[in-house]
Amino acid sequence: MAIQDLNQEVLNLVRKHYPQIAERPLQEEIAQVGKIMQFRTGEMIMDFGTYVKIVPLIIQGSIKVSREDEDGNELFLYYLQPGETCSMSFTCCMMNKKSEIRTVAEEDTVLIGIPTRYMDDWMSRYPSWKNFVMLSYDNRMLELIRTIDSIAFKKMDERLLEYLQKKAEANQSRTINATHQEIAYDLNASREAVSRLLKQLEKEGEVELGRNRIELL
Amino acid sequence: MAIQDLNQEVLNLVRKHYPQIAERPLQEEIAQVGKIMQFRTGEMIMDFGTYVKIVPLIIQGSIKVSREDEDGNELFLYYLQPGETCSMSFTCCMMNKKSEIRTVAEEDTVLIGIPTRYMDDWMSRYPSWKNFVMLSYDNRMLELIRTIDSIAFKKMDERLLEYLQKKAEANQSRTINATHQEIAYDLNASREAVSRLLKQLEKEGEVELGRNRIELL
DNA sequence: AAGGTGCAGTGATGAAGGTCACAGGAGGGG
DNA sequence: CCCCTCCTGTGACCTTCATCACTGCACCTT
Repeated sequence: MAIQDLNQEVLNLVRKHYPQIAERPLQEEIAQVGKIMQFRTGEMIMDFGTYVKIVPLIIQGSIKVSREDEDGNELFLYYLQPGETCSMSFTCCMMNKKSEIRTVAEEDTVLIGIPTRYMDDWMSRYPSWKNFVMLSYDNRMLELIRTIDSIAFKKMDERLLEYLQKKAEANQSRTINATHQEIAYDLNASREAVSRLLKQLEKEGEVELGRNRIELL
Repeated sequence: MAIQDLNQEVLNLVRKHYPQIAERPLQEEIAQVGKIMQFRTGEMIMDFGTYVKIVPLIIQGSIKVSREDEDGNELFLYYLQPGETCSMSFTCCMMNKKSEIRTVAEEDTVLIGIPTRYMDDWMSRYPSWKNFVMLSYDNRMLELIRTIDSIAFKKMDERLLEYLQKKAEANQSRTINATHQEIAYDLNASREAVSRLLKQLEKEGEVELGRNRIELL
């Protein structure tokens, strides 16, 4: 492939945000086939049942991953951050399966989209890509197990606090902009329960409440 | 490596139970380094916090995978069946991490244990091994998501029925031998709740109850 | 300024399931 | 056969959280 097909911007982004992707030829291949994509806060990137055509390398922002049951009940799973990728994409695309999850931009997000057809080949040819993929799978599994721990073993107040902390981290800000109803959806709880628990947390000095706003202390 | 190092029994087992592991040289490498291991019903194969030294290819029986929190509350996650492997093992060993899960033989179980040091190399050299590993990760992720669905969205009666069905499938028998207390542990529920729900299921004609025994109808 | 809309707070009530207490039956060992 | 232990069944009560109903406030629109 001619050198002018290589996107210098993508190359720089990969080098900066993905130091573990070490092989130069791999970096260059990514720069040749990767496309920079941008999503605004709240924009849906992928929904349940859609086919995945790209694997995302997240550069900036963060992505909320969630799950929904047949009755429309929703449950937040985890955030993807810069330097991470979506493990679900790998096999989704490698086996042409529909997505099991929904991903929505939590903030304005920039990512490099890599067409899925390269995945397989790179896994065999580039050890650092293989490691990256495996590590990513492992992190996601761990995250899912943590989620299971939360739901199975913890009560709503603890889950709520954890949720707020993760959300604050994903947004890199102690201030969370969300309504109680939105939080309730993510935790698969009722709005009233969330309101009451938040008031409780406020009394305990953990948070400060405002309209559409929660300050972590 | 000399041909006499090749364990013919292992070779045959791999060919029979893992047709997707297609490359002959890979089959032979497995036969050279894999060890047949046996576990009795109830025997613990791996506990939380232990280091994993082998990747198991399950040949016969089934393995129960579960999770425990710091207070000793337990939660059943899923069963591993012949033809499957433990995804947790891959990265656990590749990154020398402690196990996050506990595995116990649900029935008398036979598996081929492969020392973890070969994993990485085989991933690059054998496409069918790479596919096997990826597929295995994907299946486990799906299973974890199903578990999350169950805990988050379903009530105890539904979870109990699902659990009984999975357990019957793992044991290849409509009759389940377990006390209500054991089931309660697996579902992170109270023994009394399980007893009452089982009675309910009996009234509805779903099961027949005996001492240490539940018959699925 | 007036009214509308969406968000937050709160009480009442009920269902699911945990906890405690105890009874009764099955089965095994001496 | 008797006793002991383990398993199961059941009633009473409590906590957590969902649901319903309603209030009041903040902010926006006109």
